[in-house]
Amino acid sequence: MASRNEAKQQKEKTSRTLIESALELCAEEGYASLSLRSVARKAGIAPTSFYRHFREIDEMGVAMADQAKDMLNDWLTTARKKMTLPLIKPKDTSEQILTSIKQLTRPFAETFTACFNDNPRLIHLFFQERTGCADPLRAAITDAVDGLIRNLTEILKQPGKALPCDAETTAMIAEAMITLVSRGIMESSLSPGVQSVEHAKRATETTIQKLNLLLLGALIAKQTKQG
Amino acid sequence: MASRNEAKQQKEKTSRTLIESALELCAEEGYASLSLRSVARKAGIAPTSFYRHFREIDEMGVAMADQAKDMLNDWLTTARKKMTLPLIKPKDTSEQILTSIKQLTRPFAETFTACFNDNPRLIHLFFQERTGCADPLRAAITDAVDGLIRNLTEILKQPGKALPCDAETTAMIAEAMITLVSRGIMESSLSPGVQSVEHAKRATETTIQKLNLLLLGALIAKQTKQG
DNA sequence: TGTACATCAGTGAACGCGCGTTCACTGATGTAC
DNA sequence: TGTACATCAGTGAACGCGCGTTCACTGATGTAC
Repeated sequence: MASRNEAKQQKEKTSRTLIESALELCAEEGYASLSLRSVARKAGIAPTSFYRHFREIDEMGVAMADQAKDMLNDWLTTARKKMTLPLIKPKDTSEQILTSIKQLTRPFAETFTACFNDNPRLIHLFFQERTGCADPLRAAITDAVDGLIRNLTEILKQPGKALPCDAETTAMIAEAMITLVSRGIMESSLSPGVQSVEHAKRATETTIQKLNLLLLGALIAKQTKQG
Repeated sequence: MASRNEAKQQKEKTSRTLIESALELCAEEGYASLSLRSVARKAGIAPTSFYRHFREIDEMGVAMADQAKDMLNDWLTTARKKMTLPLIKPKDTSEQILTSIKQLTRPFAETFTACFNDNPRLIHLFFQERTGCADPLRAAITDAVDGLIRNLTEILKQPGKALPCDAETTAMIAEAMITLVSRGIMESSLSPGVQSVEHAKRATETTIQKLNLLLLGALIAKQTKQG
């Protein structure tokens, strides 16, 4: 009985090795260049053994996307805890508003950076591979990104202390925030060779600035409408 | 002699057919899935004839990227002519600032949309295929995007009437603008089947709103610093 | 004007290779009695 | 306890296929004399 469990654990381990190998190959050559044989080779198993784990390469792709999805939702949960949501009063000056905003944007971007550093390949797959992959994978990624945006929208809508915008505007801001943070952080890892710590830090700071301006604009626009 | 020219023109035409075929296949399956044979097949020539035009598939890829680059630079030139740059005075209210901004963001986004509609596949290649392609192509795309951002930065810096921000901030804003407009407009074409005209229009409007908030934030932040 | 040669886009046969997939097999483990 | 059977991750041989690439060729066109 114990050994039966061990066997199951062994299978799980091989599956994880396959996914890990696939992510490495993805980072080198892109998802579309993956082959069943190359993944199996990298994982150290026979090509035919692949079928004991996945019916086809894209089934593994969906598993990878699911893993990325979980990671990103964890990110947002972590970020949420650290983010202080701006409580804006109608008469706040723009400096006061900006100060509030920074307590939201910095944890947001820094947690994403940390998450990206923990597993760059997984996040890369997620935000870069929406082309050149089969429909199910593309659908999985699109769904997950939409979910992420919806979660962020909910966070921003927290009653009484969040963005005082209507639902549609809040969703739009959430979308822009996800776009800016994902492109901003990932961009820094695409550039040629020079991937210093300095470089990554600068990318985070630049991203935070972009988010600051976006949110400042949103709050000022709202304040204007109200006032 | 006349026939000699005709022959050259014929060759040029075949090259263009090859690129056109490649772009179609790219849109369906992604750049990494291109094969010399599939491109030749679609173009209606023998696989071996491909070598009369390009030494390898990636040489054609670079040609495609160059074409996209030209198109995008044309876009920015066209957009520039239509964009009225905001002339902000220190005492302008945020409504006044927003009104000025809209005369910049709308032409910017609408011209991009028009450009995208004219040749979606070319722009798709450009903003979506930075992974899963060989180094020279990736380098070509990165260079071209950087150039685009630099051009936009120059536009925004036009003395006396443009964004009154320092060079670094302006470059950051230009980068965010390119990110938001490219992702925003392209996103609408990635979603499942339902690519109605309505959908595309909404994407443009949403993108314009995002740009408005970003620029409003930038100008308010600057105004605050100055005032 | 006629003849011999050069150029070059496009061709079809042929090659070796990595691919996805099938199949019958192994050997470790668990189960029934 | 021993024996017969079931399960199942992993295997290696074999298949047919599309791929990139080579090669010698064709046939239209231009050039030299």
